[in-house]
Parts: sequence; C-alpha cells; structure tokens
Amino acid sequence: MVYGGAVPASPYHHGRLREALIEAAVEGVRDRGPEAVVLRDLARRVGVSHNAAYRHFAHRDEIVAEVAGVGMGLLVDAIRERVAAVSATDPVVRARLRLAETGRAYVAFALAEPGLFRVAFGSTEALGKTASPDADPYAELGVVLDDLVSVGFLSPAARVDAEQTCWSAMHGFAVLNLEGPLRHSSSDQRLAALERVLIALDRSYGASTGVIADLHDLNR
Amino acid sequence: MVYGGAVPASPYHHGRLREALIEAAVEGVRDRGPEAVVLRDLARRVGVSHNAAYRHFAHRDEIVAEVAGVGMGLLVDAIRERVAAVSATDPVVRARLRLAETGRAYVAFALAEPGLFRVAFGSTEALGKTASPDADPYAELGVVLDDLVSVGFLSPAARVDAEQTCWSAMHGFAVLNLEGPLRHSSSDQRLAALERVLIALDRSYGASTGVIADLHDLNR
DNA sequence: GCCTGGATCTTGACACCGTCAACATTGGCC
DNA sequence: GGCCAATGTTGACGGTGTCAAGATCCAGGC
Repeated sequence: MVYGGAVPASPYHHGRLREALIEAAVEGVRDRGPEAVVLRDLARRVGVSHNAAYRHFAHRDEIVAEVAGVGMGLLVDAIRERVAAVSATDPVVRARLRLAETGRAYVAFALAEPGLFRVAFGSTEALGKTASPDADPYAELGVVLDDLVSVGFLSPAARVDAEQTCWSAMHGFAVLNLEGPLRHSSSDQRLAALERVLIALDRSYGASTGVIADLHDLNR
Repeated sequence: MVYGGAVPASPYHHGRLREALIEAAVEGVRDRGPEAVVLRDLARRVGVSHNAAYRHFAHRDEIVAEVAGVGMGLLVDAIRERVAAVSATDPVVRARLRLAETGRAYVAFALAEPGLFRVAFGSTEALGKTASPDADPYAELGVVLDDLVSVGFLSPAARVDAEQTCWSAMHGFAVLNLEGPLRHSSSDQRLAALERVLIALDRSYGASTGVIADLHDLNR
C-alpha cells in the first residue's frame, strides 16, 4: 500500500483517496466557496472516476462537513495564535487585550478565508458532527472571559452568557462584511468599525464593574 | 387580459405569471429555505411549462433576489411595528426601549421566518439590487440611535458606527441561533441570552455618557 | 504459493436541474 | 382586420448527485 519510490501512473487503488478528496475539496472551497464541492469535479481532479468517492463518503454533505471541520480548526488556531501573542503584563490590560484579539482574529480569519469560514458555519451537517471538541471558538472565548472576571474587570453577573454577546457581535460583523450589506465597505472603514465594536464591548464589560476606561489607551 | 368571472382552465397566456412565480417562490422559501427555488418546480406548481419563467426572469437568481426583497420588506415592517408600539413616555426610557425592541424584532423575525431571513441576506445578487431604499434595517436602526443621542443617553463619540455594533450583535445572534452552533438552544435559553446581549449593548451606550442604569428596571 | 473474500474503484444508468434555441399562440395597436 | 411583439411551449444539451452491478486488487489463511 505504501509505495517506495516511483508511483504507478494510475494504480487501480488510489491509496489515500479519502485524504486526497478532502484536500481537493478544501482547496476548492478556499477560492470558490462551498459550492465548489462537486463530487464529479473532485474525482476528476484527483484522477479517479466519479463515484469513487462513495467508498469513503455516504453523500456530498459528508465531504462538506469534513472541510467545515478543517476550517473550524484553522479558525481556532488563528485565534489561539493571536491571543497567545498578547504581551501586556498588567493583568487587567492583558485580559482586555486578549478579548479584543480574539475578536480581531475571528474577523480577520473570516475575511481572509471567506470560503472556509462560510463552510465552517454554513453546513448544518458539519456542526456538531466533525467539529472536534477542541476546535471550538465558543470554548476559546469562555477562557478569555473567565480571565476577565478573575482580574475584576468583568462582574460575575455580566459574565453570564457573555460568550453569546461577544460571539454574536463578531460573527455578525464578519457575516455582514463578508456576504451581507456591508461587504462593499473599504478595508479602512471595516477596520475602524471593528475597533469601535470592540470598544463598545470593552466599555460594556468595564461598566459592569464601574471601571470606565478607553481600550485605546492601552498599548497595542 | 382581465378576466371577468370564470377563468379558462389553462389559457395560453397566464396573465400574471411573474407575480404567481414570485408568490410560489416566497411560499417555498418560507418553509424549505432558499434552495426551494427551483425553476421547474415553480413552473409546475403555477401550471405552466418549464422555461416559461424565462420570459420574466433572466436567470434563477433573479427570482431569488425578488424573494429576498420581499423578505427584507417584511423584516423592516416587523421592526417598525414593534418600535412604534413602545409606549414609554420618558424620552430616555423610550429611546432605550426602542433600541431593544429593534433587536428583539430582528431576532424574532429571523427565528419565525428562517427561510425568508436567510434568503434576504444570503443572496449576493439580491442585496443592493431589489432591496428597495425604504426597506433597510440599517437606516431604521440609525433613526433609533440618533434618538438615543438627542436624549443624551448615547454620546456623539459612541454614536459613530453604532449601527454596525448593534446590527452585528443582532445579526450574529440570529445567525448563530438559526443555522449556527447555537441552533439547538432551548427557546428559553435563547430569549434569556438575547436579553443579556441587549443589556450589554444598553450598558455600553449608557456608559458612554456615564449613565449607568439597568435596562430591566424599565417597564416593558 | 495459491486462492479467496472483502475492500476499493469503474462503468453505466437514472432523475433532476438550469439554460438555450426554435416554434406556437395570442392579444393589442395601426 | 391583420400584423407584431410579447408570452408560453417543446425539445435538447451539459451538468449534477446517487444507485446498482461489475472489475480489480490486496491481505490473510491454507
């Protein structure tokens, strides 16, 4: 099964068809969106006959779900990376900047990888199915918010459902700017608007404990 | 053209094919989503041959766009209705409740009419094309926010891009609860979470002028 | 070392879709 | 009253996802 050296031009058994199909699907989705997942086309590109995919996937949606899982994973990676890069030492500042970075990373990923972002959230089948337990933006956000409570910036009362508030704001911003009415904004406008959304969230949570401070006084 | 009394079983000229097709499309979208717009099926249901639609629409997306326009119109109607029903007399309370009602109406519509909501924002072709100038949630929101400034609850500085903050939060909440990871929340959880999102927004804007007050102290 | 069974891939078909081109029918205008 | 443009029809094409049956090959048991 494992070929050493030269691979036959077209062996009857592909060897790693499943992976190859997923790779092709991911590639397609990245630059043409979810509807780029067309079975016959993937088969063609991978050099296999149509229908071969049915030995590895029950139906089209299963491939889409797989791509969605990949997208979700990359999104979470991007968030983790940027959150980990926050270098502020003051605990409160640090926690607040981490929340902001979470949002920036989320939106940045959506805009940089529109296809993967859409498929990650678009495929009903995908959610809950392939989303591996440790690739969950919701959980990622929870950690940052808990931190915000421990440093005293966010009141425990306001902590309740705070994931939903933040996530909604970021997801909505991403969607409206990606495929919604705001999709023709200039890049500058977009970034400025995002900062103001982040400031509004920061202000809201600061106000929950009476701490009024401008997020932008913090060094970024 | 206008038939008085009995209509021939199957006249060669339908008479109002365009409208009939749109009606059928809207009906389909309402209970099966955007992909229920299939030309041949619409033609069948309207009692006309496939291809007849091409005398009125250049391609499928044009019908989808039309449905999107209808959906957007209904959404704006729903928002206007609930905003107009706010009866509080105190100007500040009134303005704050109007903002909250805008959000509640937005989310309620999304959950009550998932198909229309999705198609209203999903069809890239639809946006900007059929969205009649007076069917614009963005503008609707702007009025309410301006009001919030005139009564002194929202600072002019925080007013900038406030539409995007509110709209993002509501749209994100709607999408995540409709087709996203939060779609299996119970109705109670959902409503509670929505209220907390609205409170967070209210708190943020109140904090922008130093007015700290609980939205839920207000009579609804 | 062969043989066989199960996994994998192929071939061919089906129903459905959006769309194009050519044709049929009709109502309104001169 | 007759013609023309608008409207509706028929038939075809290429494309899709999916099913059923057959071909090919690898691994494990004798």
